[in-house]
Amino acid sequence: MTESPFESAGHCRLPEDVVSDSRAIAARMAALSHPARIEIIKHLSANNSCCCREVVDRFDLAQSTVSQHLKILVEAGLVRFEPDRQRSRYEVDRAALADVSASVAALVNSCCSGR
Amino acid sequence: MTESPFESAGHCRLPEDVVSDSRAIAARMAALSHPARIEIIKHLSANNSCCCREVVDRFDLAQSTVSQHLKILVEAGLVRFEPDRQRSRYEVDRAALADVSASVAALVNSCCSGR
DNA sequence: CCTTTTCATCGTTTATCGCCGATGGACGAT
DNA sequence: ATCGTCCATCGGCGATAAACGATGAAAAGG
Repeated sequence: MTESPFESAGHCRLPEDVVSDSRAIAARMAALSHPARIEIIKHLSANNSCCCREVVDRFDLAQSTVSQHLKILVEAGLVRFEPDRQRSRYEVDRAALADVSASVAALVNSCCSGR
Repeated sequence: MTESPFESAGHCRLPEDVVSDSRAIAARMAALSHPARIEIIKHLSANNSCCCREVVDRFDLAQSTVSQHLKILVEAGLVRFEPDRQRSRYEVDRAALADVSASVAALVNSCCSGR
């Protein structure tokens, strides 16, 4: 079963809202915890938006792999997706990215002030 | 074999230093991309330092699991470890944490200024 | 209509994660 | 010396992640 104690309430001795907060942060961190996805983010933002093919051409990754990474970034809310003819337009959501940055900063701050 | 294109040089069409930069960020993000580890970080910093047992008592996780999480945090350079008699003292490295925050902020900034 | 391009998705394989119980080492106390 | 406590590590197990090739749908071009 495995069922992590942090997956659902009741398995942890902490208030649920605190934990769910950590879960939310962790989820977005997870999306950024792969070098390919960080590079993709940079590439997307350098150009203003890219289709999948452009990313594939730039990195030595199979098209299916790139598509997967893009999907993960979209699901994490860090990248916006818009179908454009037979292409797909992927665009960095700068606000969401800034939000992640703010979350990390908040965590760091809470750690420096004794929570 | 699997061997990610980002694991070693030559598999990627990008300058190695750039990629290794992304790898470094990704590694630290990975350490923070688990709710338990975020909670542990908070707990460590709320108290000034903890031994493993204190963390175990606080969360519903087996001692071996907590020890594992702590090890991951130490290896990521986010937590300092110091053996203290038969106990272990774990302490948040606030500078390292601030560094992570800065890295993320830099990534976000580079994305906002067109890299 | 047929071909090419672009892309998402499926299925597979391999590696890694997350969790646990068990084991054993190192101390401290009795 | 023996016991209890604290801890790191090992082995195992199920779940998840990461990579790929193959397939098929949707457009665009011939």
